[in-house]
Amino acid sequence: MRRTTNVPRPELADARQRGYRNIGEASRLTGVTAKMIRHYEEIGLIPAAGRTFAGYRLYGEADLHRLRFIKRARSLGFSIEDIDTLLGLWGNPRRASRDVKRLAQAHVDALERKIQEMQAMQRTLQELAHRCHGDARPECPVLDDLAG
Amino acid sequence: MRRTTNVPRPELADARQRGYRNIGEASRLTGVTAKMIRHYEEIGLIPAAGRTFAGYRLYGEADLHRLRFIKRARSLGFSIEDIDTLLGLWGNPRRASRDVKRLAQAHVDALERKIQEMQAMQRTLQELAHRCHGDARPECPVLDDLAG
DNA sequence: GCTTGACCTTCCCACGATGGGAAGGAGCAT
DNA sequence: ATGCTCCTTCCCATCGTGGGAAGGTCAAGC
Repeated sequence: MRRTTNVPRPELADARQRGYRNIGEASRLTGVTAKMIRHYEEIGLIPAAGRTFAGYRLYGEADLHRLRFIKRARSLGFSIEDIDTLLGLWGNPRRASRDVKRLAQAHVDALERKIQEMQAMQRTLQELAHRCHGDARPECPVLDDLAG
Repeated sequence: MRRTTNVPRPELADARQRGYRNIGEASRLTGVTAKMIRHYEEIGLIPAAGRTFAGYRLYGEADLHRLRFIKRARSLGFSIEDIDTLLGLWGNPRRASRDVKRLAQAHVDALERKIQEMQAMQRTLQELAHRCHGDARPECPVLDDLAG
C-alpha cells in the first residue's frame, strides 16, 4: 500500500469539487447499478476507475457518458460482447458506419428469429389453452399435447 | 458397496432384454441429452433411475414418456419449475383442467410480454439501422442514439 | 485371453447478466 | 464519540445447458 501518513484526510471531498462522482452518484445518474458498474470494470468493458486514497472509485463525465451508452445499448438488447465492439467503434473517429450497421442489423435479425420462435410457442400454446375447458374436470388438450 | 463376488457379470444385457434402455439410448429416443437427463434426476424433476450392478442408469417406457413430456414442454418454453407442476398434474387423475389452463395462459402472457419487449427493441434498432448509410464514413445514427 | 473403442460414471467448471448478502472500512453529521 | 449511510472486496445464486477430465464397463474382434 503506497499510503503515506502526511496525506491524512484527502481526496473524496476534493474530488467531488473537481466534478468527480462516487459510484453511488454515478449509478443514480446513469441508471446502472453500482453492482454492475463494478462488474463492467472487472470484465474490462469500462476502464478501471480512478480512486480516492481510501479506495473509493471516482467517475468523471466521460465515464458517465460511457455508462449511459452501455445502459442504452443493453436496453436495446445488445450483448456485453456487442457493446464492447460498439464502444470501440464509438471511440474510433475513423470507423466505418458499415461496421456499426452490420452489427445492428445482425442484432435485428437475431431478435427476429427469437420473436418468431416465441410466437410459434405462443400460437401453439394459446390454441391448446383455448381448447381446454378450464374447469374441475381432468381432461386437458394441453397435457394431451405434452404427453404426445 | 454391496457388491458380491457371486454376481460377477450381471444385469446390463439382462435389463435390455427386459426392455430397459441405458442413458444413451434414452437420450436418442427422447431427444434429451444424457447430460440433461442426469441433471433432471439431480434436481428431482424425474425420479432416480434404476441401476445395473455396475451403476449404469436404466430407463423403462414410462421414463421415456416422462422425458418426452419434458422435452416437448421445454420446446414450448416452459420453465423447469412449471414443468415440475405440469408433471404433477399429468400424474394426478383428479386434477382440474383449470389448473393446467391457468398455468398455460400465464406462460402465453409471459411470452406476449417478452415478444412485445423484443419487438420494441427491434423496431427502434431497425429504424436506426435503416437511417445508417452503412459505408466507409463514420457518421451513424445508431451510435448517435446510443451516445444520447 | 487381451486390446480397443464406445459407452458409462462422478465431479468440477463455464456461460450471461444480474442480484443478494456478509464483513469491514470511510465519510460525515450530530 | 456515536451512528447512519456509503464504500470496499469476496463469495454465492440464479437458469438451462454444455465441456471436459479421470476412471470404470461393455462388447466385439483378434
